[in-house]
Amino acid sequence: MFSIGDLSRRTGVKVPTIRYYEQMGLVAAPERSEGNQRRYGRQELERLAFIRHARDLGFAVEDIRSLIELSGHPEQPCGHADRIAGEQLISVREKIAQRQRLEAELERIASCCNGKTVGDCYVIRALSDHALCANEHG
Amino acid sequence: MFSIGDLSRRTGVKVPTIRYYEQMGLVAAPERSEGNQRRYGRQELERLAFIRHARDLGFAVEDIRSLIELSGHPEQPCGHADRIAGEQLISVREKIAQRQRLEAELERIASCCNGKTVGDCYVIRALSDHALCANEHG
DNA sequence: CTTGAAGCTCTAGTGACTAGAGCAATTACA
DNA sequence: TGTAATTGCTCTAGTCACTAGAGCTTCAAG
Repeated sequence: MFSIGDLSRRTGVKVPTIRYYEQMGLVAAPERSEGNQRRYGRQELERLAFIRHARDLGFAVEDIRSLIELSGHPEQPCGHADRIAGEQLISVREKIAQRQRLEAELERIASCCNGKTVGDCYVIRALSDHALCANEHG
Repeated sequence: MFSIGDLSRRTGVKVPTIRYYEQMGLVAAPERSEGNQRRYGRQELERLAFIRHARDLGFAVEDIRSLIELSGHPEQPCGHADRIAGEQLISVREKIAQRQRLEAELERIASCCNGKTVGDCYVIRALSDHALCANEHG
């Protein structure tokens, strides 16, 4: 039997976040001690680790809810789980591509400021005038 | 003189977002028509374009506030603007690196699901067991 | 038996918007 | 000039995934 603090240390999920997940229905409300404190077992620990892992991978809470739901029905075809993961992969790739465009733009902006005052600072000028951008972004 | 809708079309910033920026003090409250509608001039258009550009580049609203403040004092040294841009660059690079780790992990997870049911679905198993991860993430 | 850490509930705040209700003003066309 | 469609106004509340704080109670160690 773990306290909420134990669970937190073992999974790396912060205590208030565990309570928040309970409120959101991502984890079930656990047993309580005589003094009304939460007491968790191994099963809850595993579920929370699952959630933690999926959050680290960028899955939205709603996706995680679906994945948990699916994992409770191991006899069903796994196309749905595949689709959720595939969509997440696409979204991650899009974000990377987008951020790489920003990186290029920021590099250009931040590296060539050799003005001494704001008046001729490249950072400010580049932000004021989109025409100074080498390529499209946003 | 532009209406808020004109301004929105010209800058690509949505109408409620313009009003939100006004509320946050990022753009000044403009003149009003007799019927209490906002009327903007060229200066406001430029400022909003600046904000739009900076947001596209991922700058936080608070950073933009600083950059606007700086651009109003063109005689000051531009080290501060440089620093904001440099920090933004670092943060973008970190996010790219993080996302690339996730991409690798998700690729592995999403690509090798050849189970027919959730019971032996790699997606679910990989999320349940961190040990299946090729490398660290999160 | 006391002390200090950890737990409890509840409310409110974060960032950067977005949505909707319920009106008023403007504009285009007949 | 009439009217209908569009655009605008304010205000409140919702989004996502937490995070912070107040004010209290319980637990574990010494």
